[in-house]
Amino acid sequence: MAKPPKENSPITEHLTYLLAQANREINRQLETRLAKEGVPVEQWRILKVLSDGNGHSMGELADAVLLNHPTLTKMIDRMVSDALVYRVQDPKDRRKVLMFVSDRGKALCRRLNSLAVSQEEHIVESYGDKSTTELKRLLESLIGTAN
Amino acid sequence: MAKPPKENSPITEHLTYLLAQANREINRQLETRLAKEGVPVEQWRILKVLSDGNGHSMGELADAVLLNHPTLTKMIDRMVSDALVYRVQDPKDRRKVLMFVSDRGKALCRRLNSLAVSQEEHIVESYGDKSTTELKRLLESLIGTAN
DNA sequence: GGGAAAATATTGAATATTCAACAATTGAAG
DNA sequence: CTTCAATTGTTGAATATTCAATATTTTCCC
Repeated sequence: MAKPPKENSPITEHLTYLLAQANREINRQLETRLAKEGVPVEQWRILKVLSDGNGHSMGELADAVLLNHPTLTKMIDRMVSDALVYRVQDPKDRRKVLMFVSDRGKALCRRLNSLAVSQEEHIVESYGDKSTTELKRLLESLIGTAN
Repeated sequence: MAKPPKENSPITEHLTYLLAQANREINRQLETRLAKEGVPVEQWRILKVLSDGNGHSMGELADAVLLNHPTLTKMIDRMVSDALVYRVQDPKDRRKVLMFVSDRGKALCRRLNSLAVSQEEHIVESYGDKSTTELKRLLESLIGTAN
């Protein structure tokens, strides 16, 4: 089994393709579950990151939830309209805006967490305990490596 | 090490998040390389799938390159303008359109393949032969499982 | 065979994302 | 201290994606 694909290898042998495909499928599954609450996956990520109760700047948050800055700004606008989160100017550095979850957001986040955990339990069930753990380990390591 | 995350686990322990993050990083890397040819990753995928010389219908192609149908249609429009691919009505089933690569597209595809392979070689180098192979195996298996 | 239902691809409007420019604040250098 | 560069977040225009509706062809069933 040759490790890096040859130039004429099918695309399905490329790591980048396998990652994209797996991500697409798992993300779709989750999307379907979260649809019960009418919330996109990214909003779950945002709520979850903010759930530590500390204020997070927009930059921090954008990195954490894997969104570009302008995309995040506009999504946060919507979430503020829905009273899920709110902005506070950072007193230490007035360029920054600190984001917080509202009580409503916390309640929603709990329901979403439950849906997300149940999805992952379902994956573990059919894919296996061992494979899941090992896959997570390898992904973490890849992320650290890619840098 | 608990296998499925608890409801209050950080998002970084969710498989869905690790996949999204890894995919994002690797995809960015590739994007940067392919930028040398001014081509988005999806177009490389399209060219590569069509490189087997057989005609592929739009539906087939959309599945293979992980794009929704209307998105693919519009991207193909652009590639036809650039004379990289062309459409032929399927004589067996006139609802279908068969896509083919042009010579120009083939030449571009070769250059893109070289860039993509070099990226993956670079990953293997820093991430390790063993990890890469194992990660690919696990991803393939997950994809089969997720269904 | 004839007509309804399914499959395939495209279109146009609605929505979302991205890029580049901007405004505000802070940090740093002279 | 003052000016210039860097950081942070937002905005608006350009671009891309998605959803729903459409047109065309085929398949199914009576």
